[in-house]
Amino acid sequence: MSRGNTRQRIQDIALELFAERGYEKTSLREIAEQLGVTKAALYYHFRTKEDLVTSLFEDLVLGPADEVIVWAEARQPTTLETKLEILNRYSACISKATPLVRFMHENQAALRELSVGEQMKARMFTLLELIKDEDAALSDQVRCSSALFTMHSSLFALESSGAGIEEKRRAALEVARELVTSAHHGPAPRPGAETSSARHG
Amino acid sequence: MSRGNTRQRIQDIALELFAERGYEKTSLREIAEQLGVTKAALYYHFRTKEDLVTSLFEDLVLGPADEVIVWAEARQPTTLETKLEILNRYSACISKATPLVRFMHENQAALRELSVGEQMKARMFTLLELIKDEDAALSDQVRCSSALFTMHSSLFALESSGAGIEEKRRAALEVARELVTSAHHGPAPRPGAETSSARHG
Amino acid sequence: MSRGNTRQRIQDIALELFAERGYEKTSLREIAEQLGVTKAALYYHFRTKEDLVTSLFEDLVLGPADEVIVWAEARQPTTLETKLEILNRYSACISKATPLVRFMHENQAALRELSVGEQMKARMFTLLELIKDEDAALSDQVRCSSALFTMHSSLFALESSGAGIEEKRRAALEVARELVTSAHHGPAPRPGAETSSARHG
Amino acid sequence: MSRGNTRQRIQDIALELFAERGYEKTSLREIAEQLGVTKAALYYHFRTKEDLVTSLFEDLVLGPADEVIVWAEARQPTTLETKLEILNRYSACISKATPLVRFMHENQAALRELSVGEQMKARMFTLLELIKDEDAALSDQVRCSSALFTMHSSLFALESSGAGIEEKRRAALEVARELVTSAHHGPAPRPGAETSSARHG
DNA sequence: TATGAATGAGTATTCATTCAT
DNA sequence: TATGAATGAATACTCATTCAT
Repeated sequence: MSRGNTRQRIQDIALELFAERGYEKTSLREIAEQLGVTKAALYYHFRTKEDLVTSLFEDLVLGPADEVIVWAEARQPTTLETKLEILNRYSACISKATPLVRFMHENQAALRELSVGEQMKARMFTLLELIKDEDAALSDQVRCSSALFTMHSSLFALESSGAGIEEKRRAALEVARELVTSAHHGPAPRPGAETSSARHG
Repeated sequence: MSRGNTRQRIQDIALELFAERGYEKTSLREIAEQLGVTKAALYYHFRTKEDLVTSLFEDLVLGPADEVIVWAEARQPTTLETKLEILNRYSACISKATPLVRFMHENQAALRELSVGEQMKARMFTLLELIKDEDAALSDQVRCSSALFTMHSSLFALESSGAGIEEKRRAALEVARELVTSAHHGPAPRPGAETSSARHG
Repeated sequence: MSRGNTRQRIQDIALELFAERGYEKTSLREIAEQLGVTKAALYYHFRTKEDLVTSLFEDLVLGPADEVIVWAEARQPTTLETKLEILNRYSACISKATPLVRFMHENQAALRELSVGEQMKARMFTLLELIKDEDAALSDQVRCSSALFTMHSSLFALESSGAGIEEKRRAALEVARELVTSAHHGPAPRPGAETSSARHG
Repeated sequence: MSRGNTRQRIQDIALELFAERGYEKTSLREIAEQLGVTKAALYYHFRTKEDLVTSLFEDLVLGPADEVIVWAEARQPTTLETKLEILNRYSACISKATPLVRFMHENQAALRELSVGEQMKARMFTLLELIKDEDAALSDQVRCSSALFTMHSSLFALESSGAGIEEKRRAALEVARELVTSAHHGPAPRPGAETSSARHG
């Protein structure tokens, strides 16, 4: 029937099922059945289930994310401009892999046992470091962390809004940029946290 | 040894393990072993594994969250003040249940198959509706959604910051309040993110 | 049906099948089927397949062999009398576990990967050390090693002889004793190896 | 790379792995991998796994052993001289195939299911018949059987002795010859087994 | 309140083997 | 001479759950 593209087809179905039903709940039997092949065929293409999921990350986000990081690390110290451009680029790169981002977000517990999970976590950490100032106040760290989270979660949350994925991405990017902008130039004198929502005013 | 409080002890260990290793990866055998009882003992106290996890949500967040919702629904239409107070209250109520919040956040895929997952999702949705304006722009919806996410994730993220949990909670609350304030009815001039610096102008 | 003795029955059937068909070729499914229980029942009584086989060795030969060793080590330096008594005792102790001895003998390759295999090997080594003189000539080492081997293999070899197991055991013991006797008092001048059958004459 | 000799190389690696890890534990995948070819390549050269192992026996011991048997059967009735010469010749022929002998010895259970195993067993039986007198006492049968066993096992046992393989072979041959000599001409009056190691003196 | 013993359905993974190219 | 792709049957093991005691 098909030829040469089986590996790709496995990845496609796997990603779909992983995102839909979760990593642990998705068995290789299901994937194989949905593909119309035997379990053993999967094992011809991927050594283990972990290998399969790893391949998804490698092909879809690890590489792209690394490019962003490499680009960013080349222009340290990091200006606000750079930070915002990191957001732009990262947003672009994950927007091509929405199901995987959703999967990553919703299966953190499962990913923790997987080495690729560690790798992703490390990337996130690096991005966060690049985005936030070294001596940033805790609330500014939260802002930056939240910026990243927001870009992830907006890709699959807000289903009720009826918005398309590209719209959502742009909106999330906007909010993320605000958060990071707001967190920039660190320890500027700021009025009391609880009440003051108006900053830089 | 213990008497009468076994149910409680089961819940404690279960929560700890669920949060640490994930829902699917945590078997009833492990819980029982760590408790020094038989699996069958768990079944005396909880009808199923789902029952056990459900009980955790009911005891720790469903009730408290409902109180917030009830309180908020009683004072519609929702002013900014109310919105911010919702954040205050919700922040307070989840801060007592950090491991469960972490569990919820990191096991969304697993929870989706559980009825208690649906219930939690419904609460989140309701809170979101209360926080955001009905006809809010997409970016404002993102802000509000992000506000909620932020309060959740900050409780267990940012490990590297060395901050205590109460500090983090406060910082997250601050950011959440800003986001919601910013999303509220709009025409406040805000310093520029990329394009839309001037909004609702 | 049965109660309390399931563990024992598992061991019985397992030993029978292990001895008959070999360790690797005997699956837990077979054992369970022959017992009329589910595989899972086996796992209630033994944590792994290795555990099951280990229990057989522990119950049937490790203990008894250790007794022989302890007894022997208590009366060093080892006289010929002691050596011969070691053979007597060891012969007695393995004669109660013929199928296991056969299993051990015929599945050495499989046992090598099992920790209980190492343990048995260690015992054999110790017995050998006790039986042979420290500075024994190579041929005397062969004699002693052969004595042990003989006692093992005679329990299940020589099927064609039609002899009963107790007869075989006695015959093997006799030969083993000769071999060890012949190997005793070390570097006695001996005429040319190839032809010399008359030693100690 | 290599050409024409692939079959040989497969046999070499296979023998090595079979001897090292056992028949069942050695998969064709491993063999192929270690050779740098595909599993399918093995199947070009050997119809089945059993075929592969059979070829090893045929090339290395079945033929040589048959020569010994043919030679011996030609000079019946069997004198002691002939018997000892059988040992000499058999010792010589197996000394060229130590890994295979070890493999045979340590994988008897696995070989029992293989037709080549039956064949080898038949040879051993024939050799035994040639070596022992027809109406030999049981203990003499044990002696002869033990003689054979000894020649096999000494090739790979006694690692701790530090002796070379040729030395070991010679020592084993010596012991085997003694055993067979001792077993020869059967019902000679013999003093009480317990003490007498010196027979035919 | 608990346990001991068991089940049925499932999991990931491995293996020898086949066959078109 | 080989390979790439696949299969069918098996394996050890785990899990949530049940129930008589």
